[in-house]
Amino acid sequence: MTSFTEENYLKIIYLLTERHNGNEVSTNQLAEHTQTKAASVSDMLRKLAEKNYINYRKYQGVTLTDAGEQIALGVIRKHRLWEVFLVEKLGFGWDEIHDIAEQLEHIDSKELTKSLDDFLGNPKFDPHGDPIPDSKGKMPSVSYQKLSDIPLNQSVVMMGVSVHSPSFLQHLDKNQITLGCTLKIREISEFDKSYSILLDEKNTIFVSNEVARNLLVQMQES
Amino acid sequence: MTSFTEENYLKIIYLLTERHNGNEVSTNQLAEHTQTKAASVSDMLRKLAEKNYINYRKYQGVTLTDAGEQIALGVIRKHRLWEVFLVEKLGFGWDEIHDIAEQLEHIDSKELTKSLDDFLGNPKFDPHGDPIPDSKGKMPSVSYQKLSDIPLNQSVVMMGVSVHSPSFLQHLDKNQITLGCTLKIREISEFDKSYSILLDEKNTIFVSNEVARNLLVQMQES
DNA sequence: ACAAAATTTTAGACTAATCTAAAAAAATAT
DNA sequence: ATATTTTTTTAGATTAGTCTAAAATTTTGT
Repeated sequence: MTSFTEENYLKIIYLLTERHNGNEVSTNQLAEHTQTKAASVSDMLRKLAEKNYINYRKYQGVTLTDAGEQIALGVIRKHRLWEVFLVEKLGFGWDEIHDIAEQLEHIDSKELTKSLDDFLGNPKFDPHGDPIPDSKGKMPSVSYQKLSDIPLNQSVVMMGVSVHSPSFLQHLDKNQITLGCTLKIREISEFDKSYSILLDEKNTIFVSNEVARNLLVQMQES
Repeated sequence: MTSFTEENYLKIIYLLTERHNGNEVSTNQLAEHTQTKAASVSDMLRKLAEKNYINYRKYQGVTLTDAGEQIALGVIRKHRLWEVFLVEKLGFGWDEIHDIAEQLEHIDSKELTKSLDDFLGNPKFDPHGDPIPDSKGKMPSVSYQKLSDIPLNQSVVMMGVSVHSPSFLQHLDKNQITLGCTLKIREISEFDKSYSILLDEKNTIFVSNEVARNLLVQMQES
């Protein structure tokens, strides 16, 4: 059996490892993301290592074993499916769903996950553009680029975000930046590196460098 | 804050009190329904009494206070709404939903409960015929009778069940007894008190006395 | 290369929820 | 009406997950 808490640790280790391109996750990072103290994390890592869910060398950080990764992917799959449900069926905004999905992701029922997936039409991406692991526990690979790495005047499609905070998402809403919209960088300010962007070939909008770095985009039709 | 465990105790106390027409619930009964030992229940009762969720006199059993009842009704409301979701939207059978709803009932989000309720069309009954408490925490009163208390040849409508075990529900499925069907008792066997029943004015079926005692029915059109 | 700083682990303690065993109270049966 | 049985509570332990404080290890800065 895997407890609620263990599932959370495994999920966070997966997501942080992914963010670090496969590099080990540190104790302090985990403490930050689990909202606990480093000492508590150390204890939990010992326990997860005993269960063979993580590769753990003291002081050297951790990565997931295959067993741990399967559990993490199952939780992430549920999280993202529920997020689709909340937005597509219940009408929530993409900025309102994270905390609810954090709870729903731990509901334990193979049949429920299967039925929910079918009910939603077997979606491949969640409302933030993140890929949904398949039922076999495989994470689809995606290759998005930061908008800030795209050259001037190259048309790209908005595919995802690398920050999920409500305030960031609400900021995008205000600027009418949604998944699937077209973006073309017109100019980068010499002064503050902020961006002037043509949105959907129609309106020009201005976004900070920080926004541009957290928008994930793709060249037309891939 | 009310923990998952406390919510469960309060819910069970509510349901058992209801079953006993408002009489106190005993420690042993709670132990049975919480799958724990009497000693553990005693501890929890002390704690719930301290929080003013129950009226507790040692050795005398417990009832809920208004505060405790509100929490219990909130949990029961969520449980029954999720059951409707599982059957109406995901296609589960009424015999498959209890364990999943036991988990979903503890998801804590006012907005989610509200949206789910609307999504489902504000249902008043769950798939077993049990009434769904309203958003103000009021349980609708229903007046059903046991089929076994109905006179011969009186047409009644099937409204609910007083046992929720999968095996009982599957037994009803096999006999095509569903919520809303019409039942008319034709004969009660001298020998084993089993029932011969006219179903939907068409087929005659035979059910045991035990089944008849656990079917809740109502006179036509009330 | 080594001292200082930062990070991580260990030690010992706490809380929530559970348990077993024993004591206390209530119910029952002759 | 009192002895026996049943039920309930208390006492003392256990486990999971957390904490603070102190010790151990690694990293950083000169």
